[in-house]
This record gives sequence, C-alpha cells and structure tokens, in this order.
Amino acid sequence: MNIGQASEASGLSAKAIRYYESIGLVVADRWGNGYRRYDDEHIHKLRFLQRARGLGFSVDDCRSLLSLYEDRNRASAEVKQLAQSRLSDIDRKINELRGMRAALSDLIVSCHGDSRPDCPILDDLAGGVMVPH
Amino acid sequence: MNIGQASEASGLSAKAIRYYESIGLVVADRWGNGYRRYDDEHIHKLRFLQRARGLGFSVDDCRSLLSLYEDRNRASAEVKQLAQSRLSDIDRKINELRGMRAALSDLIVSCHGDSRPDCPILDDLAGGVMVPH
DNA sequence: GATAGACCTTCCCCTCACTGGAAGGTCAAG
DNA sequence: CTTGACCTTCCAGTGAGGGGAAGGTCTATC
Repeated sequence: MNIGQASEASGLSAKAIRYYESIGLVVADRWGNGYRRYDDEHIHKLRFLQRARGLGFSVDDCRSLLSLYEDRNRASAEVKQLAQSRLSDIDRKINELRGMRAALSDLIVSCHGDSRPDCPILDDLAGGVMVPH
Repeated sequence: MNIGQASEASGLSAKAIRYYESIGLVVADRWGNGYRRYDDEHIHKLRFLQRARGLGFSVDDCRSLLSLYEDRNRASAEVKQLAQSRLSDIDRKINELRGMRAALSDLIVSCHGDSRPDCPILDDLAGGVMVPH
C-alpha cells in the first residue's frame, strides 16, 4: 500500500501522514523504490490518529494514547484521566464561546443594521459600555 | 506615554502592541529617543482591539472594524453583518465541541478506569466501534 | 560621575498542525 | 516514447503573537 491508499483508508491527507512520520508517530516501511509502504497495522494506527484528532486530542495527546494503546499492561485509569482532562478542556472552551456568543448576540440585537451610521456594536467596542437591555 | 503604560492601559501585551503596529493596525508616534509614544487616541484604538479580539474577532476582522469605526459615513449594516457572521462561526464551533463532548463523555462513562488494561476508550479509537448504551 | 536596574529598541527563532508548492524521480498505459 | 498520475524531499507560510538575545536609554542612588 502506498501513501495514497493509506490516505484514503485512514481519512488523513498524505501531507498529514508524512508529518506524523516526521515526528515519529507512525513510521512507514519503504519499498525498493523509496515509496512508503503501509500494512494493516499502519493503517490501524493512522485511523486511530484520525479519530483521536477528530475528538480534539492534541498530537501530543495522541502520542501518549498510541503508546498506551501499544502497552498491553497499561491501566485504563491513565487513559480515562487523559480523556477526562480533554473533556474539561472542551467544557472550558464551550463556556468561553457561550460568553462570547451572549455578548455578541446582545450587541447584534441592539444594532438596527441599516444605513444609519450610528452602531451600538462599534460604540461598545470603542467604549466598553454595557448595552442596556 | 510609553509602550509599558499603553500595555497596562489597554490590557494588551507590549509584544501584541508591537505586532499590531507591524501589521499597520495602530501605528504609534515616536519620541526623540526612538521610544513609541501613545496618546489617548492610540489607547482608545488599542482598547478597541483588545475588546474585539476578546469577542473572537480575527485580527483581519479587527482591521475592518477599525476602518468602519473611523469612517463617519459607514452604514451600521456592514458592522452588523460582520458581527452576525462571527456569531455563526461561534455557533458552529459550539456545536462541533458539543459533538466531541458527547462522544468523549460516552467513552469516559463506559471506561471503568482502574488498573485493568482493557479500556473502551482505546478500543473505540482503534476500531471506530460505537459504544453501546 | 559611576552604577544598578527598569524600561525600551530591533532582530530572529519558536509555537501548532499541518498545507502549498517547487523540483525531480517512478510507474503503468497507450 | 510520451503523458499523466503518483511518489520523494525540501522550503516557506499560516495566526497571533511569545521568548529571549544584544544593545540603547532613563532614573535613582551612592
């Protein structure tokens, strides 16, 4: 299997796969012509990476997860802890975005949005004045 | 006012202020000794930037907002549209994070998290199998 | 007047997780 | 033999600054 098929099979771009190899995450074998050769084990790990990245784990998290995955004797507690810390990150981000959303939404509601030049959004940004409800 | 006071007054780091100057957002005057000099107008714009960035506007958005702010004849509709598109971005991100959160949370619940090596989180990442409720 | 320390300057490299592109090698089909 | 798809490595860039070096400047103290 060349990198093109590996890309298709894993859902990662060829660029990403080469990048993961360059940082030592999933290192392919080589054919005689220098092309990368992937077997099922590689694809498995690449899919693992693709899914973990999709869940928001950093590449560094993925390195830990992969090594935990390859260690037959690891405790699941370690993995759970990593996942829980990711969950906290996600919750924090969601809350932050909700705060932004509320502020921005208030501003948008209060802006008539026509051709008149006075705009509560800019006024708020300029002065930091709270928009009255 | 030197950059240190400008930093304190605006809530931006000196590095950020220099960066904004380097990309032409807020360009300071200079004293005779080469130090940057800030007046109230500069501080005003820097605070504007700080608030807009805090609401998640990109630096490029900020460039637009600043020029809209400086244009006495602009229509508020333009600003409102920019803000609304930001709001959509935020909603999209929140939904994406909620999806991640749900998936991750399911996995965490199903993982006993003790010293046993079998771990549904890793199993899911490895196989892409849905965790049964 | 010397010196210490706080502040300022520019400059360059680092981040993160890749993406884009250039220059060139390899392979299968026609 | 050529075309086009595929592959290789390497270099540069992204966003939004952060870290730190090397050196200039200001103020206070001795």
